[in-house]
Amino acid sequence: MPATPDEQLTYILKGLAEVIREQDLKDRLLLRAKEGKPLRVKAGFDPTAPDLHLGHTVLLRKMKHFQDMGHRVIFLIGDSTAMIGDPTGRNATRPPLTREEIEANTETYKAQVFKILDPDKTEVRFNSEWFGKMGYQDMVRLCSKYTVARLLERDDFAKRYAGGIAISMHELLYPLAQGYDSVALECDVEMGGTDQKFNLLVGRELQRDFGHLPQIVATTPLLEGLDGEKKMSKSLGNYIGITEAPEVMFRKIMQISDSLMFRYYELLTDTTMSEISALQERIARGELHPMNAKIELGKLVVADFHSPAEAAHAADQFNRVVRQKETPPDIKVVPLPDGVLTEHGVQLDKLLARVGLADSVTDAGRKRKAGAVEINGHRASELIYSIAELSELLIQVGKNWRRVTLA
RNA sequence: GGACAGGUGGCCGAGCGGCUAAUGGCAACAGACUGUAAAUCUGUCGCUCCUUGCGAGCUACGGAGGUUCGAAUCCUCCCCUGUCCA
Repeated sequence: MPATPDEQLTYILKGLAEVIREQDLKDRLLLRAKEGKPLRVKAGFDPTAPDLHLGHTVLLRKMKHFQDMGHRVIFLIGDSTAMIGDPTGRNATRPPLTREEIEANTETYKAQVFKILDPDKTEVRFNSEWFGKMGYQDMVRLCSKYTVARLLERDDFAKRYAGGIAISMHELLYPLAQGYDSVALECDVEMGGTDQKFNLLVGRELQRDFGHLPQIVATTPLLEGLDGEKKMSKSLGNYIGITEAPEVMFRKIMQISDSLMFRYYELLTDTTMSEISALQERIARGELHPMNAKIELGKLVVADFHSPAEAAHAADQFNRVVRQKETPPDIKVVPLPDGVLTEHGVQLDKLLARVGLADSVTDAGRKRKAGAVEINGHRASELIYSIAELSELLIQVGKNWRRVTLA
């Protein structure tokens, strides 16, 4: 439903952290509408980490909104820039990925992003298309278009430089390369998280330099991770992956704090701001238990990536397993490993380590002595566990379970 | 090329010849509490073995050698990082 440029602007601005510049976006919408062309909206992704989490979906959802307005989204896979990786302090050069790895990762990406994006309005591109052909002289020419001082304005670089922390040359290339992507793709808009602002702005400069119209920069807020403090990221482990099982997703949503819940409502669902404040009021008045609001959130999110039926099932299972402490239905069944049987029973520490309930035998001993081990419903703190007359051991350590069959 | 300062466990950061598997913080894991949570409190937090003990052995403080009864701590060379000077 191609709306008027003004209507489009309103729809697009909702939920964006910042647009540079709003007037430019308005002008560009008008210009392309006049030409009868869709806007080209790009966002880049690193091919080494094809596991998307909810943090990425804030951006993807927004890209989808551009598609809803009839525009074209470019999903750029930075296969060349992957050698650098967006500088965040580590300065290792990563080995280039092989063609096979890139293709495998691309497929994984597609399977994930098309849960949100419309494949018909999406172009999947690789920056090796242009960087692969670039020679030394081209690279030098590109470098001549930006100054060291300007690169050092980047907050991350500035801090490291001031703090005496290493910055390798190739890291400085990353913003330039990302900016050049926009030149090569002739982007009207580039999107990214607020942490990408610097890189996105470099694109504007380079485009101007190459005689193109500078892109509009649109940033989305960074989603806080499950801890509610740091941004959601895989390496911090505070994430919810979009391919995770319904039950896992649901459980993780239930883990977030009550205040974070509203942020998630805002950034991860289509619930409007007024609906969200209504929820907050009802909770404040005691009409709605926060837990129930969170259960609703969990269902909404799970339904987005799975189905409403699976979401309901996940909620139900959560209620039974976690709240009523029933035994989970899908416990991993493993046979008794070799070498853990003694004449009086099984050597628990080894067993726990072998079946993956502890990191090591030493770790298993610690957990056992700390009272974290439960077998067939009873705490087990002794080293040797007698298995006379038993056909299986139902073992729980924290939130992990194993069913060990005794042959 | 020269002068100086550094490189410690997942991360930050103490230690500067034995009492050090190495203080402390963060993260993580388990227990208690709860709404399932958050917050809080408690405990744990290199690996292996066994007779599970304030047990034994192994591995660990950038790398390789050396001094010493004994080194994360001293010496030599090398690698890496930063600062200043050229």
